[in-house]
Amino acid sequence: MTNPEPSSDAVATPKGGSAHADEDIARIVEAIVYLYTESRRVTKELARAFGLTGPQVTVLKMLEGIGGLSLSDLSARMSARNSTVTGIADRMERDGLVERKRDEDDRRIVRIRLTDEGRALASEIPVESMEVFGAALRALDHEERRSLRRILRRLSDQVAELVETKETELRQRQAEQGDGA
Amino acid sequence: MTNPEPSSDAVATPKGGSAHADEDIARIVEAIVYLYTESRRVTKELARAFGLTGPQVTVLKMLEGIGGLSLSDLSARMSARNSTVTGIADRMERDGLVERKRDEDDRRIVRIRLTDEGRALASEIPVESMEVFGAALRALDHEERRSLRRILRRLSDQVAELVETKETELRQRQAEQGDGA
DNA sequence: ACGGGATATTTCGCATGCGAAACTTCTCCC
DNA sequence: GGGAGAAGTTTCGCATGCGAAATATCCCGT
Repeated sequence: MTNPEPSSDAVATPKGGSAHADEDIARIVEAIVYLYTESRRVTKELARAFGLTGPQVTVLKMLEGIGGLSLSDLSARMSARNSTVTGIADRMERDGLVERKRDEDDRRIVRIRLTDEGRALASEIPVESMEVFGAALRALDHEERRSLRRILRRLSDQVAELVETKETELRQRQAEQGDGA
Repeated sequence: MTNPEPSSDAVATPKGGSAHADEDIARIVEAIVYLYTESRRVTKELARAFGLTGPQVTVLKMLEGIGGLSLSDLSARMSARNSTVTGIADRMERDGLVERKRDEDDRRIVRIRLTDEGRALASEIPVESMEVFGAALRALDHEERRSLRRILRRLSDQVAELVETKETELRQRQAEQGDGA
């Protein structure tokens, strides 16, 4: 995999980025993709023993921990979009695991909570989402975990900021469009 | 994640299962999911400006860097399954970006490489996959990146080992089935 | 040479996952 | 209080993403 010269016309070395740093970055990105993908796959496979999919386990465990959640809150906690979670909730409702209920105060909101059957199943399931990854993390010593958590926290903040900026720009461009035209 | 067990306090469990560690682990998993998901989303959006999807950019950039790859090699490098990449290659072939060619020596293998059009498009595209995440990583200092890379490397090895073990068990169980039954 | 197992790819059905548009309900401002 | 716009959810069409089964090819022992 040691590629000395990756296509020079790409974003090879932007600013102060030494080839050194780029190499580190490439490996880190690779590792993140690998860890996420592989963990997801294993979770999915474990879930299958209970007749569930990966995301369904995530929802079950999330609703077990907290009482009920609006569809939007659930989406946000899962890092997924509403339109995605609607489908997951549909299938879980079909299977009798969760139920939808309109909020009385604000009838736009849909509250989702476990049925008795869903709660029973949730208590049987030993795995959390991303179980393998969690197991690997337990093998790290205290200091490394601390360090990792701190660095990832900074990265998350950074990414959130970049996304925020991008969305703001987008919104402004849309406002200009709707205004000037 | 909110352990149902009543306050077992921060009693240091021998196996490293203190509430302290669990909290760290939960946050780390959260962060990984967030970073992966959000980066993927941004890449997809950037790709759209070129009439491409996220994975298509990944394939384009991968084939640009290396000459041609078998479908299996491509899958492995993308952390995806063959059946997934078959579909991606289908659509890229339909759009004239890549072409398939049977290997002459081993006719089971399908070599995939860029067409002229694909190569031209690849050279126009400034983004790598997971671009935002890469940008965030550049904001870290050298030491942190080094540390992160080292820890993720260990985690990847750990996960790979767990997966390997699991697959071996599965294979043995299958062998017993086919044999002893 | 030939037959069974191994390897590479594709096909099929299903579950995400997403953005854009449609709907419903709420809110705020005149 | 009424209408414009915001907020929450769903619908729709499309692209992953996967496992299991089907196909095609190779390889190895006899």
